[in-house]
Amino acid sequence: MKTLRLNSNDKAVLLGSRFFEKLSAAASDAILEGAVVSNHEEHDILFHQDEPVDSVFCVLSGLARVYRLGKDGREADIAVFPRGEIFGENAMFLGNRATANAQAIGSSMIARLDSRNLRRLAEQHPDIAQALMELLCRHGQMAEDCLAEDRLLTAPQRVASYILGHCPDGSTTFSFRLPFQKNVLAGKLGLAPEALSRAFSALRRSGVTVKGRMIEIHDRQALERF
Amino acid sequence: MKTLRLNSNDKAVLLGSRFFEKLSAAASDAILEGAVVSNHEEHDILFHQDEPVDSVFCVLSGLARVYRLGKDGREADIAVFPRGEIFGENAMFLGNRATANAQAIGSSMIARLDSRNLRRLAEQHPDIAQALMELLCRHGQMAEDCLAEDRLLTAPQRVASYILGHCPDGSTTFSFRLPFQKNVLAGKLGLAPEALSRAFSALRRSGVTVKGRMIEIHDRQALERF
DNA sequence: AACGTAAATTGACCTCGATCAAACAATTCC
DNA sequence: GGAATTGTTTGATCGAGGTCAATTTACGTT
Repeated sequence: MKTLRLNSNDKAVLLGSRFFEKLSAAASDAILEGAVVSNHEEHDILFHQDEPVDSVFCVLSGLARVYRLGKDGREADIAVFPRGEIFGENAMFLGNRATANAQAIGSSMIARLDSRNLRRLAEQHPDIAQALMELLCRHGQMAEDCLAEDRLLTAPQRVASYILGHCPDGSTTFSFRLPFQKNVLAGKLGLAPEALSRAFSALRRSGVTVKGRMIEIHDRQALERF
Repeated sequence: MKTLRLNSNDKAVLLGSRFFEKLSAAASDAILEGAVVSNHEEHDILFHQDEPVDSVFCVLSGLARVYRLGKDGREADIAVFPRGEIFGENAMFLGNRATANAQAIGSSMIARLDSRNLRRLAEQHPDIAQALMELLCRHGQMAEDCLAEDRLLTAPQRVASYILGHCPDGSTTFSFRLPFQKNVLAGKLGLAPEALSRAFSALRRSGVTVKGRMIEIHDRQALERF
């Protein structure tokens, strides 16, 4: 598969991401030194669990899914990353071995940053180390949030929580478009697609309208109470 | 509640922990500057979700449990930390607000390290930053492991996995003592105590003997297959 | 050792969500 | 535009695990 250097558009996506926002231009440039971009089709594997990985990844367009495989071949999503999100940084601290699989969802552009370079830079520049710590912390939090939701909430409650996460605080009524297919959302929430579908229809009774990928909320409080 | 300075024994536990193992004595001393110790009884709250926290914690003896509360008052364990483990470091990177609750399990001694001090030191000393990154990464991994197990394994399989995690690689037969009560293990595995009990009795058919807190494995492969 | 309390087990029941199958909707591709 | 493919919904069934209640076991205390 072909890899290219970053063009200016790719660079703009990276620099606009959460990870780079507090870093100086010089620091960012140093991190992006030697970065490459590749195009992927649906289901292309980015890395395999337990195999060596010497990059940190960033979604430039499309989506990436990080998941684990069970003995029986079933898959469990750990996280889904949209454009601008960095992932795969864990391997950097664990002997450059991936602890999960990652694949592209839909056709996606993925940047690879050299993890050895990044580590070296983190040693020299406290602000880069700081940015890395914040990244690790956010990702840890994401996993903890998922774990807590899985253990505390029913399927409709998890869906309600997901919707509320996209709804600005003030508004009672609100609508947005799902950033991916429903089967992806189902995986992210730890549900079978059928269960997600049923959860949506349970929420219909609480003022949630679903038409294709469009979600409308008519009564925020009702959702919060759910 | 009374807090004391570290005595030499406390210090030995801290320095023997994973976090400090690669750090120089000077670095460790700097981190422990101003650290205090407190004694806690069963169920003492160490910190509350969403409240300010300006320490990083370390278990000197006993156990600490980190958990989230559901709207209905139900609790979901995020992690259980034994002696020598550091926790509560997430708040350091999230505006000094706890993202979960923590309490002592049984009577425990807990050290508090000043997180502002630790942050400042991490800026100055790359090896301390490195140790922090590894800590964050391990904790993130723990949460991801839990999430994947919850989603991929049944109760007996999770228990089998827990047991195998305590069994050295070579041996077919093996025994060990649970480091805490079964209801704690149940919580850690995301199970009701009854479900843990039934899981143990299901494993009995695969060569696992349970007597009080003692666990005996007679056939490692059978467990792995489960 | 015996008591009292807390923990663990067992049984009965029930709910939630997985799975399978089929109908239906929405795409992509000629 | 229509066929073919893929995604989504719905229905029916089933099993895992939660909950409640009743015992039984283990443990700390005197």
